[in-house]
Amino acid sequence: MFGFNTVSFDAKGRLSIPARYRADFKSQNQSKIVITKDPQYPSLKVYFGLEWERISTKLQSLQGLDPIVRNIQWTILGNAHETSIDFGGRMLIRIPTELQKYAEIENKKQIALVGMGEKFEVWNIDSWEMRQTGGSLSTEILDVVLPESIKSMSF
Amino acid sequence: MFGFNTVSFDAKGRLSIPARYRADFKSQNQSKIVITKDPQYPSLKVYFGLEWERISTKLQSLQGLDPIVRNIQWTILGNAHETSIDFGGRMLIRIPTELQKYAEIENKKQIALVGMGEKFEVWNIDSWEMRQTGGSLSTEILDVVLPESIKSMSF
DNA sequence: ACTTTTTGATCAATTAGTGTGAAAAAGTGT
DNA sequence: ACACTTTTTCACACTAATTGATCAAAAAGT
Repeated sequence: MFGFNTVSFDAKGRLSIPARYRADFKSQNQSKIVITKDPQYPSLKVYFGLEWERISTKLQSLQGLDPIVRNIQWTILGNAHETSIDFGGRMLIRIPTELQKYAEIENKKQIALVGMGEKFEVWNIDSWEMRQTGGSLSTEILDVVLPESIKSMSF
Repeated sequence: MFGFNTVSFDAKGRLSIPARYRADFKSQNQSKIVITKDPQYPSLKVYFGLEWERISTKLQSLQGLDPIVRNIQWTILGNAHETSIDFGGRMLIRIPTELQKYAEIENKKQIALVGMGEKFEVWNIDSWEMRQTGGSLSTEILDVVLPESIKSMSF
């Protein structure tokens, strides 16, 4: 499931999965999804299917002495919010307030939902567009200090 | 499937595969195609057959904490639009508005469709001609900073 | 037990996307 | 050059998706 979509985000903090993905979700026959913080950017990850299992298991297995590893563990695992989408209707997903704040989508009417294969990313539209136009790629400092154990993972 | 074609691009954002390629498409017996952004130039890639599988799988497996890798994942995966061409008919392909903007073909009546073997490229005719005549189109900077993992890939 | 909040379902208006006939243009053979 | 075929393109009509609004059921709080 790929691609960029702007979707409306209601006053209750819900978004609906665009119709073009619905069949895929149903065929996977798994309504369970996990929403959590992106460790690098003010955005959210929405994992579904087996992807969360894979990521969380791997993350937990890393040794927790490295402060950066711990930080990433904390960010991803500590903010994970497990929920489910109802098949049937519009497939609404509610984003917890805490995570809305992190992604800077609180009170927004429209947000970006970006399909990245085995997961989605949720963005404030302006932030997303800024990234897309190559606007300020500055704070990529992380790269220099990341330990190999995390570097070799694909998120 | 090779070669340069100008094709008309209708008000609803559709182009039709030139007749001379249609037989080839049918013989491959795969109606699924994927349109996405070219990471370097304001143009689009249209993948068909197995090509998209190859690219997307590889890209997803790369280490997602590297900001440059991440950026390319956004561009290619995050903007991919999966669709299909109807055999039988005129083989129309609709280009989503977002991608039209990127390739600067919004409201154009004619666009360039360039066959590159296992994929097509879609260009604004003027941009394409400028490339052919060697006119420089800004940001080829990427090349300098690309990590090896991406450099070794063919898009 | 009652009120308030949360959550899911349904409807209708608008917008987006798709299919198709037929005119126009381009290509082909005699 | 002419008639004929194929391809391209335009325009219209139809189908589907999105989304705000409204309402009811369920859950939580008082």
